[in-house]
Amino acid sequence: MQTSTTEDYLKAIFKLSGPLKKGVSTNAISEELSTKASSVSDMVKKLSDKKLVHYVKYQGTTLTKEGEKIALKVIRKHRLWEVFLVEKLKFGWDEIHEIAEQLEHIRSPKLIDKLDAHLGFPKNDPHGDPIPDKDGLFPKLEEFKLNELEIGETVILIGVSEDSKDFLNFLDKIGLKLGSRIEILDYFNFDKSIKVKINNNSVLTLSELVA
Amino acid sequence: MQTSTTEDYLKAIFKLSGPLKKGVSTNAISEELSTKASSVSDMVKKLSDKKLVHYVKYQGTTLTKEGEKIALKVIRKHRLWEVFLVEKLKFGWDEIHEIAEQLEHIRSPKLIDKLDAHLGFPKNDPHGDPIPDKDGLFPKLEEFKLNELEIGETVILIGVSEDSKDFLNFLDKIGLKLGSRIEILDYFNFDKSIKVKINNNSVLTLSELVA
DNA sequence: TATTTTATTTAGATAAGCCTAAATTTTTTT
DNA sequence: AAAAAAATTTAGGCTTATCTAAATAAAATA
Repeated sequence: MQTSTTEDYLKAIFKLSGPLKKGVSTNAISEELSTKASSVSDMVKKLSDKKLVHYVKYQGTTLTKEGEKIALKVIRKHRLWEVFLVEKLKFGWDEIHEIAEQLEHIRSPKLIDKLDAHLGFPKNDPHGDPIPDKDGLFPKLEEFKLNELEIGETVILIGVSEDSKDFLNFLDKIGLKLGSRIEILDYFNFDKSIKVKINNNSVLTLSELVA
Repeated sequence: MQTSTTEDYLKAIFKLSGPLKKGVSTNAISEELSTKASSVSDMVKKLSDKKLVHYVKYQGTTLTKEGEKIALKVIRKHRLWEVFLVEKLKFGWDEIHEIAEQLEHIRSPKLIDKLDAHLGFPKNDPHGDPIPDKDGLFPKLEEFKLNELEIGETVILIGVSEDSKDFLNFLDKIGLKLGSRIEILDYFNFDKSIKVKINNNSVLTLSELVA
């Protein structure tokens, strides 16, 4: 069980990693959390011991799968509470962050599921940011399934709607990574497969990929 | 600004003090909070430095006005959140305590007032316990105003529905303290004053006193 | 490339709260 | 009142998360 400080660090690192999951600098974290860089150095070392981040001295920090899982849970809680504050308690959208910052650390899986239900399973928070679901997945912009794009369009992969190991391994094998450029070359209607150019290779894929 | 541990201590001391505000033993606190007596000794010393409790070595601990104020705020928050959990999130009344134990430490006066309004200003929590109002006053059993008691009855004063300095000073002057026995001797209908015997003196008072 | 600047890490402290073990005080029992 | 038991406090440590100051590494600049 993590402390709320641990949660704050993981959330900050998640946020700073961006969609391409780049390594995050010590300074960036210290600024995000309003602490000193030396405190961050200490802390990421501890998080690393707990296998919540990958950390190599002088190079950045990234979340492990486990670390990201926790970060997403915290973000889910934060955003659900924000919805609650605005929808139910009639707060202005500008005064909820600080309170949600506290509420996000309340520990009770049952609570958050019931809150989710009470709010009608919202997909976005009052700022419009997507709310990760129970499994840490963001509700994906369905309009952006690859097979709904036009021939000739190019997109950058910033996430996928599946994260089964098999699927991720598959993506890896064909050279598709977060941040890869995908250009739609052609559709084959008979089996709904798509011909795409990845950075500078060519392959066949199917649905369920998202931009 | 107090830590949540401080709030836990103050709440425990409030609870253990009982209606007559008796001094609380170190052991009692350690049991209530599942800590060791030595930790409590340490802590009450610190609380005493912060003027939140009166503490004399080897004698008990009592809350100062300020300490009690904080304790009542925490209790108010705890109970309002309990109402929320049961009424809005449909929790069973037996599973809410642990969660409310966390929620009670959320800091935001505006939040708790809005929650109160959202819940329709409940007077009692799901266990039936009274919810202190914004000013730390318990909703008093109005039936127990002194002028509604029978002649000859005797009650023990465990709280008052007013806590203005003037009023409290007045009570003090006539020798009325928490825990005092009050015997109703007579009513004077013409000005609605009441003749009462306090412990063993006699005076005239008016309404707004509670048992 | 050498030097300066910036980023990061290490070392040594601090404050909160907690613990165990030992000392002390209070209370109870004989 | 003296001895035994119970309650409480003190002493010395530990952990978490923080800080400042100093050291070191990396990046930027001349």
